[in-house]
Amino acid sequence: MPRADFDAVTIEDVARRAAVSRATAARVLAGHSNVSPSARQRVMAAAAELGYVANPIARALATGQGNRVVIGVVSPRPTVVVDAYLGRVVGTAARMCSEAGMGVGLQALPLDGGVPLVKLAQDRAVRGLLMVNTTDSILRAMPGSLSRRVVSIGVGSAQVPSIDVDNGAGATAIIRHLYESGRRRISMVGGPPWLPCTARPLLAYRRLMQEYGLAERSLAGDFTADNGRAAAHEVMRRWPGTDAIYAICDDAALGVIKGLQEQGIDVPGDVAVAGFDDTPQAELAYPPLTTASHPVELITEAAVTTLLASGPARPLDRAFQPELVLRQSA
Amino acid sequence: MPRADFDAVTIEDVARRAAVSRATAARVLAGHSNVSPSARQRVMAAAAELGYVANPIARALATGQGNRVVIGVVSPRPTVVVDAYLGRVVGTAARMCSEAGMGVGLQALPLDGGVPLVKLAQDRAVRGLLMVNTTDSILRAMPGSLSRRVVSIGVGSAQVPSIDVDNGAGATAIIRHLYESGRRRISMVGGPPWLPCTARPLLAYRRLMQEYGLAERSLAGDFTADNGRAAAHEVMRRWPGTDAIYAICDDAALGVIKGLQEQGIDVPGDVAVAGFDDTPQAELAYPPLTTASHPVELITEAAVTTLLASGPARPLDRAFQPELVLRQSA
DNA sequence: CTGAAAGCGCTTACAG
DNA sequence: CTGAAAGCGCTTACAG
Repeated sequence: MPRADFDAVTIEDVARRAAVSRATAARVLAGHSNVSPSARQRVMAAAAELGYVANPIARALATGQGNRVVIGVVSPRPTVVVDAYLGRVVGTAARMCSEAGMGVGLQALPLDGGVPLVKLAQDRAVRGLLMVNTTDSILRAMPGSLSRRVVSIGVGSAQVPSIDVDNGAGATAIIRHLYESGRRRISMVGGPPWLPCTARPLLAYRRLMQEYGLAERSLAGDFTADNGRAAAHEVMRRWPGTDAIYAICDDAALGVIKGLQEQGIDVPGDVAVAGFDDTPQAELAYPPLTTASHPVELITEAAVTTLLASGPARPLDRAFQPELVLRQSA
Repeated sequence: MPRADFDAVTIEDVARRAAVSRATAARVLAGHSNVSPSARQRVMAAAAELGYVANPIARALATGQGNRVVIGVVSPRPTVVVDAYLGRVVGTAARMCSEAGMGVGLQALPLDGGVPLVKLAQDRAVRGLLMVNTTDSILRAMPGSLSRRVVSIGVGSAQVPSIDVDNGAGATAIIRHLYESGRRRISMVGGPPWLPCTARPLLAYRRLMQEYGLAERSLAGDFTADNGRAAAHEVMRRWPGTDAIYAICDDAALGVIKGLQEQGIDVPGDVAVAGFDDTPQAELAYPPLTTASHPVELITEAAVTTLLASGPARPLDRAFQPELVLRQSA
């Protein structure tokens, strides 16, 4: 049998030294109140003297709770691409989980969950699932054994709470700004059609175009700068008069600026460009990018907190409000 | 006692169904060869029919191995800031660990390791430690119980293997390029003095300046764009004739460009700017940034692989070679 | 090749 | 308030 290292102090050692049973030592260490002051004191002293540190693995096995939070990235591709956004989510989750003595996993999930979702549900080490890029079909496919252990950064359902930015409100604020600063031929570079949460900005765009009596000129996209760049060419080809482009995220917006500049089009002189997210790059861009804030770290923290606190009741949905950040590009 | 969910199939169930002992079932499932074909077959069939999935927590407890890889970020600050670089490291590590049924943690570590390092060494759930921004003092303080479980993305030691990019070679290639394209007053914006791995680029810079018979003009920095921006002002104030700035990383270089443009200085007309990393932003910058590649994902993969494969022998150090990426900024 | 048994280090009803 | 005991679900010497 495997021998632990030289310094593996167990609760057994603490109990012996404090002259109590293992059960009593466990109670003290767990902070229960039904222990005599003297026993409590001896256990605390023994634990301190021995430098006792509980084995989280043993605890996890005994309590039946997993010690890994998995970030499930819904994606048409079988392998996760870690872009800047996902890096922020994973990094923040890892920092938080670490404090709680847990780890973070990262897993690609087909749009409908598929086999990977079933495997996740069966994995007894999984404490919770944090979904990113959630689809409606994966929400429908959510195994019951995962209930009260799932949170979505994106759309939610009756079972799964949604904790996300209110990107509909963000889109509205940005597009209103474009209109109010005199733009009248406003295009939109959106997200992937299969991703429900991108419907909100698109809907906001459509509503406003209708309200303003302007024509709709929108393209689907995929959040990347490369796509934004290509979209800038496509937009100007299809709608030559365009005087403003709203992109679904900053990465795409930066690509749009690049693509416009390649055509000799001045930003914002000829075409105003606005993004969404207020990433660190937005300020460094040339021209500095007008956008709306997206508190990715706060959202992730809220999601992880919810997951780790999971009780019997379904947690409430939360929508974080973006703020307009005006710079020079629009 | 906690009841497992409805569908918790254990190895006990598999053994019973296959009419063998738990030990035999375990052997088959572990892929050992000392099992009769018929027993093997029955166990495999039973496991498949029951949909058996081993409980990783129980396995971890029995084998005494942790199931979390911790990324220790050495830093003067008590809390980890997840920048784009770290996001790539954590994301990649999480993806890999997830495949191995493990999780990733993220922990700030004082320059000398301090209490957090001791706690990490005591945590029985920690399978390995991946150090980022490694200092010499933390290498000296490395607890023996962590040996063969640590890898450094940065400087290493006799105990701790180093898996990193050869940033000295990268710096040399970049600075040579600046010189060969006619620049003669070359400044450098470096990294934090407490971080040993930033000594290599600085040393490369000094050697080349000496070789070329040029004056040294270097500033320490902190890898951020804000710092690069401020450094651009400082450089031009202290050394007005500067015609090229090499920054230790792309983020800083992007800040440098920004800071130069603020002063009405043309890049690369008046001052050439080069970075290091070839981040996704480098290509989108205006002007597109000349830099050298830094395969962060490959390095992280190598580090995690090394950690998970940890055997009795000290793994070899590895240095990844950067490649010069010429764009318009220099 | 196989099984009975001990062990990993906790937690938590149960019965005082 | 406390202890003896069972249990979490595996792995692995040990003795056939």
